[in-house]
Amino acid sequence: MIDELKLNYGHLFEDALMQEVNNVGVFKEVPKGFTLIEIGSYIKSMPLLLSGAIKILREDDNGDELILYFLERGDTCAMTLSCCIGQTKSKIRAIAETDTKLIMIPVQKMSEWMSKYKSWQNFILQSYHSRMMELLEAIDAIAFLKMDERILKYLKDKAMVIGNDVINVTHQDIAYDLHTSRVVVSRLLKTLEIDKKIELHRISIKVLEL
DNA sequence: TCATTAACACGGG
DNA sequence: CCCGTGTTAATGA
Repeated sequence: MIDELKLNYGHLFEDALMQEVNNVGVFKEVPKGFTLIEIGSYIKSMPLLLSGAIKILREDDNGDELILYFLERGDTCAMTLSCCIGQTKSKIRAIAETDTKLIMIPVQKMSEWMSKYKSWQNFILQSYHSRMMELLEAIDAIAFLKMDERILKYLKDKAMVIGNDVINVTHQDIAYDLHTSRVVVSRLLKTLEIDKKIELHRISIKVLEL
């Protein structure tokens, strides 16, 4: 595991910290679709992503979902950080978008390393910052973009995290993630295809403009 | 005006 | 057949 750790975090963490991560971290591999964090659950450890991608969702009282952003290689979960500090339940759901490898770090180490390692402190602050930016982007998308633009952005983001311009997803899946109905998704996807932005196939969509 | 809901036909696996 | 897809008509915000 130390090899993959070095590959993804070696340039960020000093050697002593790398050694500690290697000692206390638990390597974990989860399949696509696996729920890593459920809404309302307490968080006992924080994930460091080695490979793959994780989808972060919000859910309303009716159980309707809305996608916030994706976590990728080298990212960590900001919700975990905030939960560690406040000792509160998770407000989000985290689902593996692809097969994902990660290292779980016990939360107690969080604050310990914060004062012990400058590189860890930087990593956490940097991580918080980029998650904040992604949240703003998500808010912008909901508030200012029309649904067709949101779908295109969603498809581009998705193509980005899975590293493939062909996405295997149904119209219904998109409707759930963007919190709308399948009819709208079908109609807008059709117009996007006519505009030569995407190609539609059964259970797969190819993004042409990246 | 535009989204949602329900309903239906088409067709590929 | 089952499910994903494309469309339409009615309804509501």
